[in-house]
Amino acid sequence: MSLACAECPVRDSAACAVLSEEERKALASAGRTRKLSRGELLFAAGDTDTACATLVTGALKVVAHNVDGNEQILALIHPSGFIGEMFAPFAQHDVVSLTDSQLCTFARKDMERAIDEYPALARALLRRSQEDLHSARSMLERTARASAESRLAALIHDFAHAASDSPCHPASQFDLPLTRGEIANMLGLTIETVSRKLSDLEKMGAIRRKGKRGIELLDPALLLSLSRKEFG
Amino acid sequence: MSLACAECPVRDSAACAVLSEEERKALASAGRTRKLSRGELLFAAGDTDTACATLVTGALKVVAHNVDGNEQILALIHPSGFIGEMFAPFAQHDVVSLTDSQLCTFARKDMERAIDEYPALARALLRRSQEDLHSARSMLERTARASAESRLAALIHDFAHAASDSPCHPASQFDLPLTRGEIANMLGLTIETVSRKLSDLEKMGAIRRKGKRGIELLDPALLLSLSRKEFG
DNA sequence: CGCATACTTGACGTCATTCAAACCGTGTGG
DNA sequence: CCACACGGTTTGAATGACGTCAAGTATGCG
Repeated sequence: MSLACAECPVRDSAACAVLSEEERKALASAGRTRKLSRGELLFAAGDTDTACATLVTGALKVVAHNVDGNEQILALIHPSGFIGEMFAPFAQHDVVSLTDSQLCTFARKDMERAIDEYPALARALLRRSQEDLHSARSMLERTARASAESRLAALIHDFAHAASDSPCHPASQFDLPLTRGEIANMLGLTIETVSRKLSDLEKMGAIRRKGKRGIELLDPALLLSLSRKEFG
Repeated sequence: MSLACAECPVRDSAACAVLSEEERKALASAGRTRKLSRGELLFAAGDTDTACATLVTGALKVVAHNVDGNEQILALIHPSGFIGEMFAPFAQHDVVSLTDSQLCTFARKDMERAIDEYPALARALLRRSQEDLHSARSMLERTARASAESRLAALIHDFAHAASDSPCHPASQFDLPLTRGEIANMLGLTIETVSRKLSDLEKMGAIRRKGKRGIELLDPALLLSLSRKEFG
């Protein structure tokens, strides 16, 4: 299926938004849309000649597996996000769909050609890559020293903002996009600890759980202050 | 002081290596060299209009500070590494010199102009940025779940490789570029734990300590296997 | 209805932090 | 030259957080 940029929901926010109408058309002719359902694998670690892609709808996770078969979520990709190895000879991590998702994929060499041809695109990708770097580093900052409670509080806080329409206020009610197991993998904790700390946050009055996935934000300020606390 | 690319030790490995002789000369005319001594601050978090730079000799650390004044090392920069915010309105983290260092600095707008003018440079920076992303993610992978012992073993293993002339064999003897406190900050541990685990590694026969900073690698294979172990 | 999957909760053990004290190499002043 | 203080480091003992193991509770699906 070829691309239909005209109706693309991320046409103004994805990397390709910096292209002129003609340039976009040229790039689009090299791309293909792809749909993934929950749990489906987009790239596998070790794949050679991986493609790259812009996420249009849904959500992806970037996952590392260590020797024990344990998995660790390294990043989440949201719509308009770009994913793919442009330089390494093979993919380093698995990329898996968290929900039903829709993407525009490009062969690596087509994208390389586009980068050389359109300087603005290279800039846009560089910018995105640096943003990814920042978010990886803030995750690092969080996981390195923070207590289980802070990590979880911070994650819920982030999700509340991501789920909100307005960029500055958190949504007061939303569904967690991840299972307990995925949250645990993301924060470097166990399922049991995540569950326990969720109970604690509820007891403290910061949140209320609504079913398995639903979260109601009762005291965002408390949540924020908890997210800054370290050990002790 | 203006740049002397001819004698630059990283002229073939830094981002500017992709430029032609003329292009390099043009970029060089916009750059300045700068020397830092140990502990000196290159950029501070919150700085607006930060410059960017290529590290020529020495080493830098990228540091985040949390509310309690605790610091966390997010990344190390080695010679030929590139550092600087090209897009964010202000710097997110402090950048501090670990040893006496030498850099080529560029005003942000000069670098932006160069990116637009030389597509190869944009590609080179994109590549570097993705490498930084990978190293941030592998640090994440490490700090999230690994025991103190594994983290330390992995770090020593990395330093042994970084200190080696050949890229595939570790140096059998080298100096740690960081103090115990910096190691602790980097791994999300305390000074005491780092010290204890160094003792343990020595007791096990993986390494031998030579003075405060010196490390002799007795059993690289053991070290590597320890670096893969998790809790339990 | 029965089974599977996800989640919650409790008891217990392990590991890293915390607090405290001692150690070592270096530089300073008597 | 020695005493002394100082920063970086090592080591010990006690506390507490999180993991492990295990049992129990939804929720959904065939």
